[in-house]
Amino acid sequence: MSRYKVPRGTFDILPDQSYKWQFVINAFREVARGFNYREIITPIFEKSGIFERSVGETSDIVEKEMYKFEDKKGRIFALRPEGTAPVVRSFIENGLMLKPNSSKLYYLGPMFRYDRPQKGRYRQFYQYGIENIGTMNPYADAEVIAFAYMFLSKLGLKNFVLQINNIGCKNCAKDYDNALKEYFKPNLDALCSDCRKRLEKNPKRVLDCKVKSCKEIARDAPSMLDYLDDDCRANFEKVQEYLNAMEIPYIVNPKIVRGLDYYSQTAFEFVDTNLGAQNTLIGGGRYDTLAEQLGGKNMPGIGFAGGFERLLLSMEEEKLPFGLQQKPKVYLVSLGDEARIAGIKIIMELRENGISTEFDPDKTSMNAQMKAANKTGTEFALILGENELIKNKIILKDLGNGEQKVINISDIIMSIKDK
RNA sequence: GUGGGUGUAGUUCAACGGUAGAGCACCGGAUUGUGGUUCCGGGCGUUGUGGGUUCAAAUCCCAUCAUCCACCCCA
Repeated sequence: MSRYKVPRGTFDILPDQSYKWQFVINAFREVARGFNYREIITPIFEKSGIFERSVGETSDIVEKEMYKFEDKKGRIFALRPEGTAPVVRSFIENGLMLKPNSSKLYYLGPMFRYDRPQKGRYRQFYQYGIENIGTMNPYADAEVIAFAYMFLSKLGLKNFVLQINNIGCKNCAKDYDNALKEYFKPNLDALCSDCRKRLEKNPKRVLDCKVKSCKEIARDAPSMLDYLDDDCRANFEKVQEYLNAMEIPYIVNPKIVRGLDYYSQTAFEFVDTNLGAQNTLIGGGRYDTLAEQLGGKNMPGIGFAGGFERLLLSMEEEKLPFGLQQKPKVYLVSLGDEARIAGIKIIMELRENGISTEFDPDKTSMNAQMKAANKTGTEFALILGENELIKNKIILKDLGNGEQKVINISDIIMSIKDK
C-alpha cells in the first residue's frame, strides 16, 4: 500500500503558512470595505457551457485546461477555471441589477486549471477578484484599478508596475486584427510555428511572443491605439485622466493582451518585476459582452483577478511582514490529580472569557510542562499544585521576564486581563 | 503538451558500485514543584515506485510517479 500524497499541482496550507493567507485575505476584505464591494460566494463547479461560451471555445483554458466531469444524470460540469463568468451568471440569475448596493462584488476561492505546475502556477490555485457590473463609465475602470493598486500597496509591495491598454471593442478590434494579419503576412515564414497558428486564432498574441525573431518582426507592427474608434479612444483617455487624478502610476503598453475572449476595451496587468516567469500579480479588464453571451441582457462590466500564491511569493521576495502567528496566551501547568481537575475547570472558564489557553494532558512533570509552555510561546504559565490548591491560590508566571506571584484562584481572569 | 534538473529520516543535506550517516527539529532525562542556555540519551528509514545490469545498487540503465525551472499559458 503506497502512501497518499496531495494531487499534482495542489498543496496543503499548513498552520505555519495559513496565518499568512489569513493576513492577506483580511487586508483584501478591508480594501473591499473601503471601496464598498460586497462578497459573493458561488459554487466551485458550474455547467461547463458557462465557461465555454464566455472564456472562449478556442482559448487554452477551455480547450485543454478545464476539469470537466459528468454527473449521474449526464450533465456536464466543470470545476471553475476562473471567477468572472460564475459571478456574472449569478448576477443575471438573481437579478442583482435591480437590487440596491449589489453591483460591486468581490469573491475569494479556489480555481482549477489542468496546467503543468511550476513556480507561481498550480492546478488548484486561490484567486481574489472584484467585479463592477452595469456601468460603462470609465470611472469604474479607474476605480477597479485603484482597488488593485491600493491592495498591493497596503501589503507593502513595491516591486510591481501597472500596465494598461485598450484592446478595442467588438467593432474596432476586428479592424485591428485584420491590420495585424496584413502586416505579418509577408513575414509568415519568419514567425515561429506557434505564432503562425496565433495569427489565425488571435493575432494580438503574436505581439507578446517571446521568440526573438518574432519580437523583431512585431516591433514595427501597427499599434492597437491607432485603430481605436472614437468611443474607445475617448474611454481610454478618460480612464487615464482618472488614474492621474488618483495619482496611480502606470505605463501604457499597447502589447498587453488578455487571454480570455470576453475582454474588450480596458485591459490591465500588475506585473511583479522580480518574480519568475509567472509574474502577473493581477490581471483584469472590461467585458462588455459577457452578460449577453451568458443569456442575460446586454450589460457591461469590469473587474480583476489575482492569485494569492503569487502574492505571497512576491511578499516573501520583498521580505514583508504577515502579522503574528496565533499563540495561546496562557499555559496551564498542573501537578497531581486533584490539581489537574481543578485546573481543567479553570481553563474552561478562561476560554469562556476569551483568554486562549493551552494544556497538554500527556505531560505530567513540571519540567515537561514548562518546556512545552515555553515552546508554545505563551505569555503566561498558570501553575497549580496541591500546595496552592489547599489555599485556593495559583501561581501566575510571566514567561517573558520570569516574574511570578501567587494570586487567588478567583482573581485569575482579572489578573490576566489587566496585562 | 515540450525540454532540462532533482527525488535518501519530520526537515536540510552526506554516503569512490561494497555495513545508510550528520546538522536542525522532535521526545525523554540531568532538575520526582519552575521554561529559554548547557550536558546526556533516543534513528530499521518501503533510499519516490516498478523493472533491469551486477557476486553486490541509494549509487549504473529503463520505465513510471512526484517536484523544481523554462517553453506554453495565465492569476
